[in-house]
Amino acid sequence: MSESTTKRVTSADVARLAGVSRATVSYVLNDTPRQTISAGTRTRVLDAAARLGYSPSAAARTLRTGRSDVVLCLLPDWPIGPEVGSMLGRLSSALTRHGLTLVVHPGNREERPMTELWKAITPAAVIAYTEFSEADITAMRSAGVAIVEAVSRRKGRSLAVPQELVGRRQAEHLTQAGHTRLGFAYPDDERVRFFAEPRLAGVRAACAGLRLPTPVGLTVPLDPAAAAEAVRRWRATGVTAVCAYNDEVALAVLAGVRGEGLTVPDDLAVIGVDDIPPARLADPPLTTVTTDQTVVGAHLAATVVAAISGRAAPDLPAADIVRVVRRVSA
Amino acid sequence: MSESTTKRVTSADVARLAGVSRATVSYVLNDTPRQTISAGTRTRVLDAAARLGYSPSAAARTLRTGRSDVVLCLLPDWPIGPEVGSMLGRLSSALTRHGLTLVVHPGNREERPMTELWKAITPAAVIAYTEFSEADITAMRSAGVAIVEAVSRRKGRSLAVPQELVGRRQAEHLTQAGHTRLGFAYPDDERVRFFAEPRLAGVRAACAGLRLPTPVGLTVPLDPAAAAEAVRRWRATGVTAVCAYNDEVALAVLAGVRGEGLTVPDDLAVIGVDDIPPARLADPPLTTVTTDQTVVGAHLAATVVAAISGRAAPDLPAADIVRVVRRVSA
DNA sequence: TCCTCATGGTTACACGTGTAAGTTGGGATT
DNA sequence: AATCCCAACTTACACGTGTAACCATGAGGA
Repeated sequence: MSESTTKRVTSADVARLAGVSRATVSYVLNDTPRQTISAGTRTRVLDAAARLGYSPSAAARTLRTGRSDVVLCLLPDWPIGPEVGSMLGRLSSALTRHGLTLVVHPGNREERPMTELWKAITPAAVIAYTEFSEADITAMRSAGVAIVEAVSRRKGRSLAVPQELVGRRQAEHLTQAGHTRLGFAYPDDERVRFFAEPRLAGVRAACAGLRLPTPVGLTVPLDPAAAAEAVRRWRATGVTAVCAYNDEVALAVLAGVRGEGLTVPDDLAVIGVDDIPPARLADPPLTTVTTDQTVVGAHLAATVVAAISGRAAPDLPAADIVRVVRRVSA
Repeated sequence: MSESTTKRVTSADVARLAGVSRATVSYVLNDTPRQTISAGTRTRVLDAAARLGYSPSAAARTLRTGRSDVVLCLLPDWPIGPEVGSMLGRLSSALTRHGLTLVVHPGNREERPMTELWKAITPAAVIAYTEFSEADITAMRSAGVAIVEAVSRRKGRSLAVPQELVGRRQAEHLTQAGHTRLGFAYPDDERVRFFAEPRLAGVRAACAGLRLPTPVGLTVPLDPAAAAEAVRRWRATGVTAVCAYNDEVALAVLAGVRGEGLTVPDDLAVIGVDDIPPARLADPPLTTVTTDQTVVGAHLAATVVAAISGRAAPDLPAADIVRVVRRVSA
């Protein structure tokens, strides 16, 4: 409607309309414990707030309490797939239900130090998909910011999803199909080591447990020719099945096998991770390992809430949510 | 949780250490115009700030100025691909360079009204990938929040990327290869209508311009059997080439053609959009239309900055950044 | 009658910042 | 010599909220 200066509606406005003091408004709206408010004024306040469309200023609240209700999720600079995307959606819903607001910051290399960001926002918690320096961690902790490390080398901190388990499931599926000499298709991207290493470790562990030879790891670029080269080397070493870091790498392997004039799964079996939409559209349809992002998102939310209130984090029922989608490629 | 209450470093601390008033600190750190500060005290203040590791409280600053340096990007609830992801990264970098902080909020259906969110955060600008109600828009505008609608039906507001152009490019590529009867593969997802409609419109416009028959639109689910059905219907109507909504749908068409025992591009040519990694790994490698996300991100950043300072938005050199990646499928 | 105590509020302060409005002291101008 | 001005600061207030500390009232017990 009219010109610029429509002032923000504050709790003072609500108080005036309800005919009470500002403090009373605050007590009512926050359900402050140990404060007794009569039912009459309570509804009067609630009414006034609704009528005015009042919503408190996050800035003022944060300033006063020293802590905001924002949960900051720091993404790494590697490309995020639809998996992460949908998980973030779930996470956001779950956190909303706890009165928290999820906010995601995409990583970018030329970033000013992270310090700036969290010092500026003062979030209630930080979900880190990237590694912090020890200095940052202690600083944040002493500033009262809860930290949830979604990926971390440090022992004891729980990963959101145990990536070892993913690799293990891949290997199990292949060995149960009779394969004894496995390969691992490593991604051609330094930035995803965090994820790739533990998956490879899982495959190794599974092989070791069955007294099978160590899997043969090769880097597979997302390029048919380069992938074909990798396929040749695997076949030369007697590998009959490969676990790929993810579905994209798996598709590259598929392309490589085609390029060699061979067929999947007869000449080489392939299994991926993620179940991205193209997986079921591939030739042949890609067998892959998927994790239930709904559960992961909910669990991550629970972990965040626990971390904020200082309680212990719940366990993730990891074994139940990582499962093989059986198609044709393996 | 921890008892080591390391208090926050405030500008008062810096002032004390530098031996000046708090106001002086503020003037120095913000380079306030029309304020004269001697070189001596300036460096003293800067020194002190650096030594203490001071970074201002966004909450307090926002409270005081009524405007934060946060740019809020509201994503829709449909799955975001790596395209959007990388674009957001670029956007974040670009905005950082302007002293703004990008923050992304993943959409989720069961969301409380958006109103809550932006009223709470009071961002400098909102980038909307979703449609607002008129009420919301006027409310935000009067609250001084700049609005950038990345997708919008409203005329005159510039889209981040003109999706019509994308469709047009697809059609041009196919017609230049001699095809005269085109199909359009529509996604099986209500939520992406915003993007799909204009692309289809672009294809239509290109055909109309060449006096070719109207393209035959069919919904293609990401499922080989369903896609095969669509392929059958296209062939029955004499279609020899299809523009797919995006690469995933294109891959589905590829699978459908395979399922019919036919070959691409001889029996049916296919062109996608996005150039996702699986595109070049498909069989046959997928021809597709891609847009330079670096440029888009930078332009979106410029648009945001312009909107905040009330200036007119620059034009996007759209024609230069949408180009065909020519592979085998078309 | 006086004290206690719960109920239902209000007053007052702090959080950390930006900035308008003073306040100096010392040259340059008249 | 009085005046004015300007550089270089400082003082003081406002932003909107949460919450500790205070205050009034009336009921109940000694």
